[in-house]
This record gives sequence, structure tokens and C-alpha cells, in this order.
Amino acid sequence: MPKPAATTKQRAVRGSRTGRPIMALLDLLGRRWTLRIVWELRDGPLTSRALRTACDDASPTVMQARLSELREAGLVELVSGDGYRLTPLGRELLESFLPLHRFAERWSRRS
Amino acid sequence: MPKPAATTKQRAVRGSRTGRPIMALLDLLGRRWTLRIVWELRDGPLTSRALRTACDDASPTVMQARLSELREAGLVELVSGDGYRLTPLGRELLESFLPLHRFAERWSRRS
DNA sequence: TCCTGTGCTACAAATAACGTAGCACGATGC
DNA sequence: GCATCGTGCTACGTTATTTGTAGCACAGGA
Repeated sequence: MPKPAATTKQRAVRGSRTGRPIMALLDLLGRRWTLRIVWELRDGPLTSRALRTACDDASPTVMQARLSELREAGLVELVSGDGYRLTPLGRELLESFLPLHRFAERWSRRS
Repeated sequence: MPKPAATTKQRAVRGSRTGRPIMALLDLLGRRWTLRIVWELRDGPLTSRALRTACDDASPTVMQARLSELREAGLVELVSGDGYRLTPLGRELLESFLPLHRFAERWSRRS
């Protein structure tokens, strides 16, 4: 089938065509390890290797891919010497789904 | 079909081994279309086909897989006649990341 | 110099998602 | 009756993504 203009492998966030930011965001966060990365950076910067370790030793390939996407999205930045950390915008995002932590507790106790 | 659970490929939510519910939840939500499905069900039940249409015509294969996972997780249920809808727990989850909608607006206006 | 650690990449193999087709069932129409 | 529909759901071959392992160039430190 003809490759529609969707084009490059997975570049431009899926759903961004719709013009609805929430779709682009849900797509970005719906990729493997993305949510986890943001979560693991909640307490401060981590080097790329520390981050991989924290994320159950995810392969460097995806890790770098996700980090590039997150940097492009302005949610994460690379600070020389300290590794990766959330930008102010990224921190806003983290706080936006912080309630998830409490929910996860209730959820894990479901019958 | 005896144990619809353990048989298939990606079964038991990754990270559940850690015992930290948030990891299991982040893993579940970090699969393709999962966040989107929960989002699309926010206004009420949708039939499986309406849901596929709403989700940019995702393939039925993944859609059914995600719906099974979400049902197993107690977040979504199948109501005969109405299709799929969020359970009370699923609705809690939705509300937990409702702030994401507002964040997405700010995020889309980043420089 | 030789280590060590950083960010990052290449490559093949394994896994997950896609797209199309189709099933069984139930409700409706003829 | 028996043809349609629409539902939830699955098979299967193709494509895309993730994984695992190895390795690169660079920057300090001893």
C-alpha cells in the first residue's frame, strides 16, 4: 500500500494531523518507555545509563529514540555533566499525571 | 480459551514484578492505543467498531488485545448492547489524567 | 598512557502492530 | 423460513518497532 504522507518511520507524532494537541500528546506518551522515563526523572537528573538501569535495562536503541523525541517535544533536556532532566514544561507534565500514583495504589487493590 | 490470560504474548504487565503498582500501570498505559482508548471512552460507551473508527482506524487485532488487557485490569467493561465503557475504576483513571488535556494545550504552544 | 564513564549508533533477531479477510452470533427485514 | 445487517472477535501474512549485543568518539582522572 502506498505510504501516505505519514511518511517517515514514526517521526512527527501520530495524530498531530488532527490538530488536537491531546492526540499528539497521547500518542507521544503511548510509546514504550516514554511514560516510564518521565516518571523516573521525577526526583532529578539521571545519566543515560542510570536511566536505562532504572527502566529495567531497556535497550539503548529505544532509550535514545525516546529521549530524542522527548527532547524534541521540549519535555526533557540534556545537561552536560548531569545527564537528562525534565524541563519546566516536562515537570508540568509530570505533575499532570501525578494523581496517577495514588490511583495506581487503589487500582492494585481491586478485587 | 480457558485461561485467556497467561497464554498470549505480552501477558503479565511488565514491571509488575517490582511490586510497585505504578510501574504496572505505566506499562499498561504505555502500550499503543491504550491511553487513546480510555480517552475516547470519556463521553460514554462505544461499540468496538466505533472505537476503532475513533482511534484512527486502528487494526482490530491490537484493539481487541488492548480491550482485553483493559478489561482484565478492571478499567473497561463490555455492556451487551452498548459496547465498551469505562468502569467506575476506569473513570477514576480518566479523571486522574484529565489535567493532561489542559497541559496539552500549553504544550502545543511551546516555541 | 591506560582506565573509566558519558552520550550515542549499527546490526541482526525477536516481538508487536498493521491490514485484510473472515467467523459465529443476534436482531431485524422480507 | 432466509437474507440481510451489525456486533464482538480471530487468522494470517506483511510491515514496523523493540530488543540485545557490540561498539564508536569523546572527556576526565590516575
